Amino acid sequence: MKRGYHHGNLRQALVDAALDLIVQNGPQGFTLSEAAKAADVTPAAVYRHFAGRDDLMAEVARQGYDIFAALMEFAYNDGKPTALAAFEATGRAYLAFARKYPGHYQAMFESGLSFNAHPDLAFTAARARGVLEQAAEQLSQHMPATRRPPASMFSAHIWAMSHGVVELFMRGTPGAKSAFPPEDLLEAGIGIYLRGLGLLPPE
Amino acid sequence: MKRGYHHGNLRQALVDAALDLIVQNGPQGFTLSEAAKAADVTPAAVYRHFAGRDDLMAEVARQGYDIFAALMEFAYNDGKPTALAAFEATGRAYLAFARKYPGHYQAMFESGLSFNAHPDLAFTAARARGVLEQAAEQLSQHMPATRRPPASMFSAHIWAMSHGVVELFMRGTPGAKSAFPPEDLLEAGIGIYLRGLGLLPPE
DNA sequence: TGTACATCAGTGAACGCGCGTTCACTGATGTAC
DNA sequence: TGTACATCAGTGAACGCGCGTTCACTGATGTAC
Repeated sequence: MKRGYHHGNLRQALVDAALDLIVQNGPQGFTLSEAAKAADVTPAAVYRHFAGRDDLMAEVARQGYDIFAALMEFAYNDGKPTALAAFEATGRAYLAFARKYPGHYQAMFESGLSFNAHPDLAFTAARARGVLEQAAEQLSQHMPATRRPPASMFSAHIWAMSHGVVELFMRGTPGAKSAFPPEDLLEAGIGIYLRGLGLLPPE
Repeated sequence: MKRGYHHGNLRQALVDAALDLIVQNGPQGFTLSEAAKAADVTPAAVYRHFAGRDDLMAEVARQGYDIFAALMEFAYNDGKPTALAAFEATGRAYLAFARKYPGHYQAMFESGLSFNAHPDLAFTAARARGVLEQAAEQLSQHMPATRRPPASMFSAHIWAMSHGVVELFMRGTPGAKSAFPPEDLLEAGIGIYLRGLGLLPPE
């Protein structure tokens, strides 16, 4: 493919190239030089758009958190039709995101980026996390006021289980030999958990 | 510290040095050269004991799986005093292991080692996983035969939630600002889950 | 007990490699007149 | 419509660095006699 001296949209092309490389080689295998090469450009050209390797990686993660938050909000759908259905939908959305945007997912959760070094990243991440907590908060009000755990606690439970299912059973790593599709596994796990909260009939 | 021409126990010294480095720099930041330096030895000396960098890393992981399996078996305690208590203990053991052996944990779960390239590693890992599945199997027999999920499924749920709690709330990464200690968070999550299975009274 | 010798763990120098980053530059683009 | 010029995105060569790995070697250890 030919192109002139100027690329046109190099910044996003580099982000896209980085995503491809992360999917293929993992977040640690991604290098600035390879991303430049994939975008058909000299490594030095990258510095017109990013401060360096980490900055490019951070932009990938930032775009990931944006997509993630949007997807969660869409799934949450303002708590309709019911608080329960909306909450379950956000759980599914977590896994759907990891499935559909594996490069972003790895940049966000497996790249070892420091939130301290990238405050804007922390901000965007908090927005995404906020959706799930909001859903938990709303669901919480359908529970008997006595003996209900804090909303932030069971949003953390669902988040942890979703994350664990993705890491252990959707990605090739350790225990990949689960007999169940990750989606089914998570669905069942969330169901049992919500039953334990008294939010679903005891079967 | 002085030592002669021969080290004495270089093999294990290298493993220990690798563990330190992994804890400090993460599994990707670990290098053969630094491990050799930490053991007060030339990089080339490493090749007397390991085939190369990956082989050293794999040995760290293998020792980790050994410790992990032993710890799980100890926690399981042959299903005593009750199947339920034993199952809960294995859940706690997962987190205790991650807390106590962070270097091993990272080599096992975050280093990106391929099980295909290290079959003995896969074998040891399967042994560790077997303990949890065995505990789940035994617990499963205390449930009404109708409508109980497969044992391998809810052992996967517990494993996923444990893993998620460790990754998200115990290690510095993304959502580190949980208000709850990871141990309490997991304890509560497993409790709710077991209640959902009908194995604990509905509160 | 002493000596010759085989073993082999660790040395030190060297290698090629790809990395991230810098620098002075070049040439395409688009605007002012 | 045409020309001069400022802008700035991308070039190409170079850098220093630390990596994993190799090789011929050296010197400590321990065993055979």
